[in-house]
Formats: sequence, structure tokens, C-alpha cells
Amino acid sequence: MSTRPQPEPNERLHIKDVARLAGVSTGTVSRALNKRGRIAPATRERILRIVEQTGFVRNASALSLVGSRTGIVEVVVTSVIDEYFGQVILGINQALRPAGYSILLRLHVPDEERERYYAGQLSRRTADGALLIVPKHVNEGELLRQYQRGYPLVVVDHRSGDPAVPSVSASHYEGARQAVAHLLELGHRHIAIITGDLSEHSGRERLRGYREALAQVGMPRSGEDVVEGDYSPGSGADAMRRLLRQAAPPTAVFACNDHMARAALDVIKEAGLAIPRDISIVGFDDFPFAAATTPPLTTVRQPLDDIGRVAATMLLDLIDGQPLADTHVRLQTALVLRSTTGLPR
Amino acid sequence: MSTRPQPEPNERLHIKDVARLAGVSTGTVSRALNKRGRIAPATRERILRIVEQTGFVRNASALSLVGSRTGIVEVVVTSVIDEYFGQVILGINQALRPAGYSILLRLHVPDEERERYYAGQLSRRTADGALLIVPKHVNEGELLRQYQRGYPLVVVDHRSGDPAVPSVSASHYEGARQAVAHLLELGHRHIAIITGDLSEHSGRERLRGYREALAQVGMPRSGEDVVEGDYSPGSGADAMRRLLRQAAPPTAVFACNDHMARAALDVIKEAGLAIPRDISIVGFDDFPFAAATTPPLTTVRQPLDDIGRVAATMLLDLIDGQPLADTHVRLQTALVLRSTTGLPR
DNA sequence: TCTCGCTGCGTAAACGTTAACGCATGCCCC
DNA sequence: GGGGCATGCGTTAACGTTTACGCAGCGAGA
Repeated sequence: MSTRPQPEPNERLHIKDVARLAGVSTGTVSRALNKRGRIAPATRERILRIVEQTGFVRNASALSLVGSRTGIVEVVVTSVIDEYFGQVILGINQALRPAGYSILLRLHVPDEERERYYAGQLSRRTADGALLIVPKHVNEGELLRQYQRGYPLVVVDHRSGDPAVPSVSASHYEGARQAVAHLLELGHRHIAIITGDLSEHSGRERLRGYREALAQVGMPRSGEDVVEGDYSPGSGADAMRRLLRQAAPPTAVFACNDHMARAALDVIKEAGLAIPRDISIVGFDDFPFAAATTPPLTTVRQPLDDIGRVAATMLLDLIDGQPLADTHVRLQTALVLRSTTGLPR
Repeated sequence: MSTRPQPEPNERLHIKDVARLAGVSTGTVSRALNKRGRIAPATRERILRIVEQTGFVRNASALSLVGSRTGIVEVVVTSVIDEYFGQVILGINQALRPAGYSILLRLHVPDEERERYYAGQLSRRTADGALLIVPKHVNEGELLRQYQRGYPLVVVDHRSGDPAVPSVSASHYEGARQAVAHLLELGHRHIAIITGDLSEHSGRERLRGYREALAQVGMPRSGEDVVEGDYSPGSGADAMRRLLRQAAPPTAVFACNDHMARAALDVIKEAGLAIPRDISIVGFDDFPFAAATTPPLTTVRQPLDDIGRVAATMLLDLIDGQPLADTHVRLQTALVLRSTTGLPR
């Protein structure tokens, strides 16, 4: 039934075969394949031609067994693969590629906790190090234990329980302050927040930035102005509806990510209000779609690709045994002014 | 400067060390670690306890060198990681996990074509097989060549040039017909299409489905009603604007993916028209956000997780040397009725 | 002509693990 | 009490590649 072609029936080429075809020893083929070692140019060319013709590729396992590095970095991520991960992984890839490293994607589906622990136990040491992109304090215990034993590890976007574990993230606190400061400058005096998931580090930090920014100008705090969301569009819509039901709705809203900001936008328009005339909105993240909402969303940009790049670079240093200049790196956010913010009515 | 802990300074544990600690030979430790082989329960327990205490993990390279399989599947994907990939990879993961396989993510950034070829040449055979998620006929030549040589390969969502290469995708053609048939049943007689990227297989097939559905009921075709997009929100907005500028705009629009459908929604609302009263919209994909647009989007659901699962399962069969029941699998789409379609005015 | 040094290549150990093989040991059954 | 068999474990070859070492051949300088 199968149409699978098998010109050389199941027999894969080894370096020995290439050596035989070239009439040399395996050592010489190895020298031709690598750049180092003394070899006559003519011999090298001949061998490489045969390699090209036969399509010979070296066995990675043997290679890394003798080289004592696998050239693989594992990237641990929670089950959801979204814009956030998409951007970060791009940066990771940019740093890893030139260094000759590949990405082993490890998806941690929540209901596999036990199986995961088990797998962690039995896990062969496949990679030279790991990048953790798990926003919450999920049960990454096994990996942290490995770290204690010298397994290179960098955490992306949240501080792990162990302060010794290197991490890199955007400055959520500063970013939130930037957002609120912008609204204050425009003259807004009634600014609400739709928070992110407060079980995540980023969610707590953004809320803290919002509060500090208001406290700094001596603004009164009303409990009503803090509505809890969880970063999902649905939670953003719900939160916005609650804010609109207030006797005196806010003139500006800081939504802690772009998904919730977009949902809030829709709710406001549905209610017959105009943006930014009636209500101003600031988001957070600057996801690709933020420039394409109507009106285009003013938001705080996280340099997600930089985050990935920096984290990967730090990991490569750890793998090479080099000391880290900085164990915890915080990258700057930037306010991106578009059209959802304006003067209060 | 580094805070990296190194309790056992750079010395990783080997099976020999465990054997010494347990007072047995390496063979016995191996038998304790694997399930097979004759070993006294007491000895096994003692060894496993030591493994647990020391945190010993076996060297993956040595393991796969002797076992002649790496337990890794490479997933090749273009640079953009979006909802589409996010869903497919979930299915892939579901199939691969239980089988003990990991995912090696290979991001093919366009401007690295040459480097990629080079890397392909030098590439160590890291994985047992590959899954290709590249919508266009990009230069996947090197991998296809490997396939000719017996490297297991499955293409996701487009037929490769070589009909012998196994593939799996949704039935774009049937899905498009479903969408248009639904609009016809509602009574629409002026139905436009915003096409996807016509350099992609999916884009061409969806257009074909639209045309056939109309031809089947003998509807006249107007060139004006086919507006070319490229799956991006921006192209969807542009296309919708062009359609609205027509003397007699269509009463229904089939947008070839959800991104463009959402953008079209915004454009229509901006123009002061009501959905679905003035214009009906059908999308394609059923991405997570489709249920959260206002109004919620009627769309054609692609079973993306199933696609991933099926492709991965086929690949595992190939790796195991089992014949494939079906070389090209087409999965059914389903119309998801929400609130953007209604009777024509 | 002899020696020295360099060049090109073959040889074999090493990387860390598995699994086939074989050898004690102890038990059962006749 | 002895033959046979099952059990538990040690020994070692093998997996495919790199690399340190060593040796032959050759050209150059004295």
C-alpha cells in the first residue's frame, strides 16, 4: 500500500561506507567533513563530492556523544501557543541559529502533570540547556532541581521561586507607569484598570505600576476602578461592561494586554460611545493586531523578540560556562501612540 | 559574577558512578533503569533509590546511538507562528507524547535560504522523521531529497510537488462550498469572495470551491466579485473597502480566513452598515477569536488539531516502517453557524 | 648523503549506554 | 544425591563518530 520510496532499502550510509567509496580511512573522511586536521585539498574535494552524491549525513547521536554537546536547547512552554510565544521564539531562534543550536519544543499540557514528573525522572539528557516560558509558578520543580545540579537554565518573563535562577523579562512595572502617565498627561483624572491574571508575575507588576503612578500624583483610589481580568478577550469584555455600568464611568481605561483592550474597544463601540472622544484606551504588548484595530490601539510595547534573543544569549553563555554579567535582565518597554487615546471630554 | 550553582563542579554523573555507588555493574544499573532484563527486585529498588538521590539522567546521545532512534521528530515551519500553527502543534504534541517523541522546532526564516541549504548539507541526522508545515512550495528541496533516501516525512496542509510524499490537510474545496452553499440557502444572490494567498494551495482550493458552488446553481460570474487578498487583516480590510465602493455591493461576502473576515467586519461597521442585516460574512478557519468578534463570526471550521494529530500518527507509522493506509488524507470541515450571516435585505 | 621537519593518512581508543552471552548459585524433582 | 533449570549478575562487544598518536614519504638544508 505504501508509496514510500526505498532506493537503498532501509540501509543508511555510515562514514565507513563513504570511506570505502573514497578509498580512504574513516579518519580521513572525518577530517574532510570537519574543517580541522591535516588533509590534502584534493582528497578533501573528492570525499566531499562523494558525500554530496550519496547524500550522507552524519549520525547526530554519535557526534554529540563524542563532542559532549547536543546542539539542542529545550524551550519549555505552556500549552497555549499565541502571539506572545510566537514573538519570543523568533528572538530565540535568531540567537540560537548562528550558534548552531536547535530548539526542542516542550509543550506542558496541564493535565499531564504526573506524566511530566515521570518523564522528568526518566528523561534522557537531550539538551544542553533550557529556556522556561511559563508565566506562572507552575510545577517546574524537576527542571529547577536539574538547575541546582548544573543544568543551564534561563526563565523568561517571570522570576522563579529561586532568585539564583537567571531570568529576563520586560519591565511590566515601568510599562504600566508609562501607560498611566500618558493618560494623566492628557488630563484624565478618572482612570480604571482591567488587570491581567494576578496569579502571574506580569499581572501583579502591571497593577502595581498603575497604582504607583496614580499615588504619585496624589489621586484618590477607588476600589471600583480596579476590575480583575485574566488576559483573555472574554474577561476584558466583561470587565469593560462592568465599568460602563458605573454611575460615573471612567474617562480612560488601562487594559493590561492587547486582547482585553481590543475586546473593551468592541464593547465601548457597541454601547454607542466613541473612542477616544468618550473613553480612551491603552493596551499592553503591542501584538501584531494592535495596529489593525479600529481605531488603531495605543499600547505599551514589550520587546518580545529582544526578550527571546537576550534569554537565548544568556543561556548560551551559561552553556559555555561563562559568567553572566547580569542574572536578572529587565528590558525597557515603549509607549506606542496610536489613536485610542485623547483628551478627556 | 555568576550565581550559577555548581555543587558537583561540572562533573556529570555517569551510569558507572551509579553502579559504583550501588556496588553493582553497569549492566545491572541498565537493567534497573529499563524494564527488561532479569534483576532482583531488591537490587532494582536500591539502584533506583540511588538514581533518585543523585539525580542521575542517562545521556540521550549514547542511548539513541545504541537504540538507533532519537525519539525526536522535527517540525519545519515558516517564520510566522500564529493561531494556525498553534492549533496544529497541539495535535502533533498529543500524538507524539504518548509515543515518547519530542518536537524539534525548525523555523525557516525566508532570508536564510542559502544558510538553510548549507545547514541541510551539514545537518546531522538529529531526528527520526519530519513534519512539514510550510503552506507554499518553498524550497524544501533538501528535505524532499532526504525523503527519497528513506527519511520519513509528512507534509501538512499542502500537496508537495512530489505526489509520493504523504500529506494531510482539511478539504479547502469542500469547506468553501459549504460556506457559499449556506449563503445561497439564505437567499443571497450576490456573493463576493475575498480570496486568500493564491500562491498557496489552500487559497486556490477555496477559490475553486466558491466558483463551483456558484456555477452549480447557474449563477452568473462577475469578475468584480472576486477580490484578491493574502490572508492578512490588512488585505481583508482593503478588499472589503473595494467591495463597498461598488455601485451595487454584494449582500454577502465569503472571506477566505478569519483574519480577513474580522477586518471586513470592522470596515463594514465603520461604514455604518449592520451585520448581518446589510451584509452577511462567512470566514474560514474558526480561530479562537472567531467566537469573540461582534457579532460572533460564522465560519468554516478546520479541524487543525486533528490535522496535526493525523499527520503525526502517519509519521510515526512511517518511522516504524509500517505502510500507510492512505497517502493523502483530507479531513472534513464543518460550518459553524454564529451571527454574521442572515437573510439578504 | 644524511638528517630534520613537515605533510598526509591510517589506527585505535574513547564517548556512555545497551544487550547478548555466560557463569555461579540455589532450588526442585526424581 | 545428582541432573536440570531458573535466577541474578558480571563481562564485553557494539552503536558511529572524533581525535590523539604514530608512521611513511618527501623535500630541503647542511
